[in-house]
Amino acid sequence: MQQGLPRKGDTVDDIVGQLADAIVAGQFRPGEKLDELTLANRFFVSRTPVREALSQLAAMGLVSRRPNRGAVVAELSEEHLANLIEVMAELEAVCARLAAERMSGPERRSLEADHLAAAEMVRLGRTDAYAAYDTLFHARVQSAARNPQLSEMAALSRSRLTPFRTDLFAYPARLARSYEEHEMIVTALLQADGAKAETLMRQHILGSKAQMTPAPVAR
Amino acid sequence: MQQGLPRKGDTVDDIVGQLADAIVAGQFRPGEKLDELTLANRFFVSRTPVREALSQLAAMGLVSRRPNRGAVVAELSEEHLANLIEVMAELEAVCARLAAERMSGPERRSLEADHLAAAEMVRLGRTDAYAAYDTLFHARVQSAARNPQLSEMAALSRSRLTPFRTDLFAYPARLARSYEEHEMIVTALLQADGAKAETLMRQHILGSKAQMTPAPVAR
DNA sequence: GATGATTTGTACGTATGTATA
DNA sequence: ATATACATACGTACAAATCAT
Repeated sequence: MQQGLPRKGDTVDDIVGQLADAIVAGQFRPGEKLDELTLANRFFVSRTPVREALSQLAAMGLVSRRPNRGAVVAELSEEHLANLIEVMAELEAVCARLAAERMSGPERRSLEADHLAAAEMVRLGRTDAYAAYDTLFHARVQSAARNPQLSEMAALSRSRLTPFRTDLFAYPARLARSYEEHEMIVTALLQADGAKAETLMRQHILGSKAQMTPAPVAR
Repeated sequence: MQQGLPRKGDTVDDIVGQLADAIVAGQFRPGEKLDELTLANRFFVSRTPVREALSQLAAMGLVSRRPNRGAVVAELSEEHLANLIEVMAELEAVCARLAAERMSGPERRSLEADHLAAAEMVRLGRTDAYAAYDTLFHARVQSAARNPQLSEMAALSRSRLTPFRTDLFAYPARLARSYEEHEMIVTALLQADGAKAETLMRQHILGSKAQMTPAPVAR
């Protein structure tokens, strides 16, 4: 090795994580080119671990690779996007059903408490705080399904779509609407009504379809 | 480049495909070590594309990688296995529901025809032929859901579990049982009864749980 | 427990393929 | 349309970690 850098063994995973976060956070927009050398410099490593990281991100669906043409942040066609939303809706709906059947007492209480606390955010129009609560809400339902593999898939499909989300809570009306839907879902969860929770969750997510758009910023 | 070999640009994908097939076919057993150099020789390439292929297979869940300790065919704990079966059951159940709603006329007819033809296999105890039909049946239902992303996930979760499947149709009784369950599913699909198709498919797959075992051959 | 052997991890070189003037 | 430039794909080299003795 030429340079005397830290040397460990999970360099690639670090890069995967950082790039995934950057993409989901919108730091790289869909369609944007991911140049190996540029990334290598950014992370102070050679191109080799960057290549591996890009492969893994491609396998996750966050970037797409054209043979001999390099990697870009995944762009989704209208149809592709619709399909992924359906996948997310179905996965989270399943999570909701299982969560209703499997949630522990403390989990139910804490979910309800958080939901009630969020009412304040809606009333004050605190969109960013509500967005954070929304993310937490869905993460909780996912993990309450007591199936880490399933939760992971649901979480992944959610992050895969995040880059295509136009400000979901830009208008107070949307906040209120989302809150009402959450309310019904929470009720179903607390009543251990799996079928109802499943249906409500599916509709809740399919309803957000309109706030998704392919190719937010091209080049 | 040093040697004048074919040179194309999708070497890695080829290796991923071949390795995935080999693993699913049981040519490599769970827990078996996947030595980079050995694989490189086997495919007449250097370690670089092999490494990339292993990364992708790890992302798919077919192999697991320990840092600095190499890659092995993924081994699943009892719990992990149960979770993955549940995931497969839910995914295919969703596919079945959507398929019931979205299948085209020709698709329905051909599904029914194939199913009827399979009766002969059951009667004659042609287990291998029936296994092939079974795979085809599930692939058809998956693709009839008209959501390639969803189908792909369902197919992936199925292949991920294949290495852990002990001969599913070893006994004539199992063949007959499977056939009856398929029959009910087909009926629901033909009647466009999504809810029934979903439930039946879920039960059909969860019922096969008993024929799954972790770590078929250790080392 | 230390030393040598094996194998993984990262750097870097070079050719091929793609885009651009 | 041809040539030039540039980025990617794969190979090889060597360091670091693990394994075996």
